[in-house]
Amino acid sequence: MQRKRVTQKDVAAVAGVSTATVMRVLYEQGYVAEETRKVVEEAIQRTGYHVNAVARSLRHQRTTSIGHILHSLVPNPFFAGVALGVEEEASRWGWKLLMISVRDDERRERLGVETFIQQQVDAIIFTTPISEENVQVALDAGIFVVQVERPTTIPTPSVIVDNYTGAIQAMEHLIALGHKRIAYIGIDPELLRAQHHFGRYVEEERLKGYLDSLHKHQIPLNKRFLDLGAHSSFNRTIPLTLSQSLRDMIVHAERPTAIFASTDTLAAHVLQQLHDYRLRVPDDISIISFDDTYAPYLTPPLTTVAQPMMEIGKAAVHLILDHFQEEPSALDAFQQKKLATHLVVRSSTASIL
Amino acid sequence: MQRKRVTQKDVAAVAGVSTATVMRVLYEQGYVAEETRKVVEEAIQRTGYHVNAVARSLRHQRTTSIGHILHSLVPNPFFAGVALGVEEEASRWGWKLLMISVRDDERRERLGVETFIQQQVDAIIFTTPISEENVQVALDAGIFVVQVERPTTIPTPSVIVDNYTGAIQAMEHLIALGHKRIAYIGIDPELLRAQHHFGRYVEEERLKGYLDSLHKHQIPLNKRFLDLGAHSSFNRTIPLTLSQSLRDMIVHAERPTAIFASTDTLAAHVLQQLHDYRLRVPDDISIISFDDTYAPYLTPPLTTVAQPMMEIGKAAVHLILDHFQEEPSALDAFQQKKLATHLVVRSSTASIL
DNA sequence: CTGAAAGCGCTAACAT
DNA sequence: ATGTTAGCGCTTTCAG
Repeated sequence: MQRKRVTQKDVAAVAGVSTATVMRVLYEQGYVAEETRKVVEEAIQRTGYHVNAVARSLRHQRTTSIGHILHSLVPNPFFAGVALGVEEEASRWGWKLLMISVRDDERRERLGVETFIQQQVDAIIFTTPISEENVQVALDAGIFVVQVERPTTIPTPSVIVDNYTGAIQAMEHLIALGHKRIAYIGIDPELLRAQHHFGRYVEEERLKGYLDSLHKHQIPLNKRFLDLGAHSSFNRTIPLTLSQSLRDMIVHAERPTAIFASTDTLAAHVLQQLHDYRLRVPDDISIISFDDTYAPYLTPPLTTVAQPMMEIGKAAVHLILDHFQEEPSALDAFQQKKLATHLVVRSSTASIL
Repeated sequence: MQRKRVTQKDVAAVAGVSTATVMRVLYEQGYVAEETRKVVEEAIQRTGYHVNAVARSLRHQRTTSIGHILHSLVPNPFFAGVALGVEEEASRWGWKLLMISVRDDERRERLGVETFIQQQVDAIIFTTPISEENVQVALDAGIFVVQVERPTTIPTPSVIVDNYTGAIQAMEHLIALGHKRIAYIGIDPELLRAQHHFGRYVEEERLKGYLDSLHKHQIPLNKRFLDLGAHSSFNRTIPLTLSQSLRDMIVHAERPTAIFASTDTLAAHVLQQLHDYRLRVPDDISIISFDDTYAPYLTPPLTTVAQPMMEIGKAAVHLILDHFQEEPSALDAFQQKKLATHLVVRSSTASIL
């Protein structure tokens, strides 16, 4: 267990050459006599030398590292999925990854940005930015920024998911199965708008997909089948509002034959409630949801619109990689990648008969 | 958007002082005339200066950063939980966090260690080390190492969970409810031993808790009630072996009144199977599990032995913090923190009557 | 084919 | 109260 860090200079001394020669061996460039190469390689082995990336970064004025700012790894597996995608793709290309979770807190997000600036990261990924100002701070420090899923009005490269089409996919599936009385349980976009003052709203697009599908198939909207609660995706508590409005739907003579829940988490709660009401899924009522996080583990396994979580992370990294490529490829500007969802059919949806 | 990075020297130039004075202002130490302080602070503002942590680290020979090597953020939420604990505690104390996921692959783990050595991290956390050699490599580079949950035979500070007592808690709960015919569904420790050649085995301890509880309460072990399959915690596929052996238990005249599943994931699969057999939980059969990851989302919400995932991560960080504290406190050596589980009672277990 | 030396930005000991 | 300077480890001309 060697306490002292061994440097290039040490290697050079042991090999009896200069550091310049050690470099040439390390990066296999320039002329080095076969003889000297041997000696140097041996010295590297013997001393157990590792390049010092800190010194290297200082010299290069490049750290080859990405800072990832996200909300929280739990309980919403969406973030863990994206984080994993970012991590895998970054390390695949030799980039280092710094990560920080901010739990929907603007001040913590700021702290994260400041930390990353000091760390001299080459790029920052906001997996859902919270404050426009913070994005601007990163930009002002000359850092390349990628915004994921809910970009601010500040134009930067970004990655988003096509939630609208995803919702259509869910509806088409239900309608193809003969369902007409389809309920929607989601989060009220108005409420979100009150909290966040910019950008697009995932929930809004899913809702719109629901509404437009009904319209397209000439199914009149039944207000009783619409539950837009204050359900948060950031905590585990079963929203009381859900049990309330769900009961209203259920006890009514003309109850829905299918429910479209806007997230897996919500669907999980719905499943629990239906169980209490002794309603069987999908025999008595079909359920479809969005995300594909908890879906495969539930009973019955849920038919759901899967989000490409890993792909989101990877796409974000690729935007960065592209930017730092030798040929800046001009098209750089404000690339926005829109990723598609796909329907995963499991056992929670059935034909109406 | 300023392209060029501004340095201390720039600030000094703008303020018309030396960098030493800028330093004194930055760190509020030493004498600085009130007048000059003002001027310097203004210059910092105006130029938008941020300290360069890379240069700082090089100078200090300390990066104040932790490298976290874990298996994978998904699908097992255990890792996400630990990772979050590590992240939160690290950033709470001003430490940077590098993270890398290795998917149970020894070579990737090695790569991670090498990367972290080059990055000059001050400490590495292995959330479940894979190879002893890799741990040794980190140690040889003079890095402080913390091993989590499944320490190798190489003695370093570590954090583990008291799985044995956790299993006892589960069993005591079931037995108190009057259950005697209790089945156990878990992973075969022998199989794990074939893959990993060191350390303790989480599954073994849980199994032992089950066995010892039976013994203590003088309940004879029924081999038919023991299912030790090759179920992996790293993938989502429902193990065929599970459905097979579970059916054997269920169809038999004398079936278990309760099942203890060694992980939430396994329990989720069991729930799906029981549903197919039209068995109601907990009316026909009780289920208890271990982890508290998926448990609250399932139907019915599972009674489970919760692992303190966040605490594990935080404890690991504290071991590091303690070590780097001014007063080395002697007791440093090979601290091992053992964390307790706690029983969370929900709706999947009922009295036998 | 190999070596000497400057400098990335910050810090701290030493001057003044 | 403020300034000068050496050097952390690595990279890259430029000489030889």
